[in-house]
Amino acid sequence: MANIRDLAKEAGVSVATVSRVLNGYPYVSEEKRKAVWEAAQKLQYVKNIQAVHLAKGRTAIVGVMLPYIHHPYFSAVIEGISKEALRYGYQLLLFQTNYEVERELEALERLRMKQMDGLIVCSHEVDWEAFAAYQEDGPIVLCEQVERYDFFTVYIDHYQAFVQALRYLIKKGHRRIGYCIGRMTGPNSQARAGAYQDVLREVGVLPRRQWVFDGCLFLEDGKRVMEQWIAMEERPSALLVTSDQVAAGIVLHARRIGVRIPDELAVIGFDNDPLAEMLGITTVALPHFTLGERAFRLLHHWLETGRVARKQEELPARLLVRDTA
Amino acid sequence: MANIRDLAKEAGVSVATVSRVLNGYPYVSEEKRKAVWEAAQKLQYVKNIQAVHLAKGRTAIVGVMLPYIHHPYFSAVIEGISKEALRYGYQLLLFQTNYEVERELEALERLRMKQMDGLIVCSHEVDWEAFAAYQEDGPIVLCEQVERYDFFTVYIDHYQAFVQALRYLIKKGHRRIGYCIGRMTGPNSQARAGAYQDVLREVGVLPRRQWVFDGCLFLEDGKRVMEQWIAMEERPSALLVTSDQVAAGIVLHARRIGVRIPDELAVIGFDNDPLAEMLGITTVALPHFTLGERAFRLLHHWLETGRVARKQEELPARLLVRDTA
DNA sequence: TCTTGACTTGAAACGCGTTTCATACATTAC
DNA sequence: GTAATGTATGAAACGCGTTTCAAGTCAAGA
Repeated sequence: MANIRDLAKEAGVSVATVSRVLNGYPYVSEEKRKAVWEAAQKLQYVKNIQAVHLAKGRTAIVGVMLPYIHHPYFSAVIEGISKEALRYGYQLLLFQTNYEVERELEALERLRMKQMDGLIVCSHEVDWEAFAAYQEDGPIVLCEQVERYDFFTVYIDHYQAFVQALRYLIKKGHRRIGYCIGRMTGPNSQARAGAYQDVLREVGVLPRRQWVFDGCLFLEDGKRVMEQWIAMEERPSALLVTSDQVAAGIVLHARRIGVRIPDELAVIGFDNDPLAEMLGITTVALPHFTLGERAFRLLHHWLETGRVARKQEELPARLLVRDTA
Repeated sequence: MANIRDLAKEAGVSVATVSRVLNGYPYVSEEKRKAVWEAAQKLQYVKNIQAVHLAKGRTAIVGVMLPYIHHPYFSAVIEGISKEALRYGYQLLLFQTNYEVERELEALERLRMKQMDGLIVCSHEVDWEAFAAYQEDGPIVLCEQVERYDFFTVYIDHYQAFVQALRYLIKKGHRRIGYCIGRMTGPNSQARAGAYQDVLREVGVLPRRQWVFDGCLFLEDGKRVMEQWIAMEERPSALLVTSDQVAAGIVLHARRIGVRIPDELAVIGFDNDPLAEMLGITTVALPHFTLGERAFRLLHHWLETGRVARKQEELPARLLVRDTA
């Protein structure tokens, strides 16, 4: 395969000139420009992108770290990232971690090795210190709320989102409130847990351990929750549910086994999934797609200008009242 | 940042020796080995992966071409690809195309530029010729059925899948059968369309143009189909539906507006989505995750051995009878 | 003792595009 | 008419790890 030196020889110019022509730089005579293009044509020249990456020290590739892909939340975030990346001519390198620390560190290590110009972290398991240690290797944008102010982060205020939903339930007269969560760790879940504690305490209600349903990630988990609920002696009268997927599982199973919603059990989901609209599920709309878009833009802005408009960006969540609460 | 030459100087050895140590090759004395590791430690050495890629001419990166990510079908396929890639130490570079020919060609061009070692095409718009033109630039695996035998391909036999479902409906006495499709072009849709024509003709029924619902991709589209259906003078008594997502949209909207399923309208979906199970939707189970896995394995096998076990691989689909047909 | 083979090691070439710096000529400015 | 600019162009250095090839050492086999 022909390289740039072969081209130079063929066109009777120097490699510098070839490079200039190929990259559209000025200060090349029309005549040589033409000669180079013709030589390129003739030799079927194709740039070796790896050589470009090495020489430039930049790749226009952004890494995306996420636990799994086949999940409405994460695929929405990537879609947002991807749309913006496409627009600005960047490519995405996927780092699926399954929430394994080792894989997360591997992704960070790749950043250090200059495989990509920056990294977007959709969700993670390792602690902040790990990210801090890699900050000088390239910009890292987190899609979760961080208590530290030296990180780039775009996030949805899950605390407020949860508070909103809780207040609504309380206003409706509910006092026996439980919730479902994906995994207990993680800032989002922590924020939700905090909101739960705070708001209930505010109205003088004791939070109950057994009304917290853990490990709720998928539709099927909703069914499980419903089965647990029906088997309880003391049942909550309302549930805040991880996601609309899980909420849909609850609502559908409830219908099947004849539990009346919202009379016997009020349900509020999160996300504003199309499924929630279809099923009339009251939900807190979360802008996942936008989250991805903004995360990319923040990173991109930093990469291109070296400056930040802002390091933190918060996205709004709003309650959509429908039929289930 | 220290490079391999700095390391060599620090350790008092040649760069070749450093490279040997770093890559765990034999024929290096224990003493020098130790010296190199210590130097690496001291200088905080990190490999520049781009230099490795350039020197080796390989990247252990596989490209994935797909129209969009936030879609149950595609995200399942990527998940399968990703799982296997992770296992064999490969990385995935995403090429979202939105079915735009230009973007698809861009991905192929990247293969030519040696950005990745191979490419998996989940779905595409350009014709076969385009792929043929890039075959020598690296292995390309297609996840759709191809009539040509010089391509690597892993696919689900959509023709047979459709035939299965149609025969079942016919056995149940249905004659007024329609179907929903994502987009008319594309081999999968073509296969389904072909099966539809063939099977109906077989039982002497004339296929009707107006019983084919196009542009059905998401849950919401199911609602639209139901609305169209209800407004029809002559309604089909059964529908084969693009995906379980769309089928769910149909079933849920039917419930809402009081259409009895399967009595007034029988519905068969495709995929075996958890949602279909939840809703008791009769469906043809399609192994999307497996499709991704196999596509990667085929590619991987070729990359590592340069030989093929087989170029074509067909995956089975089977009908799961539940409540909607 | 001589050959052979295994083990060590380093110089140098290789993969290849980008960028800097010096040079040379043609203008425009004063 | 001389200085200051702008335009063109190429040699060479640069980014950096891998790999080949030649050479040297040492012990085992003939």
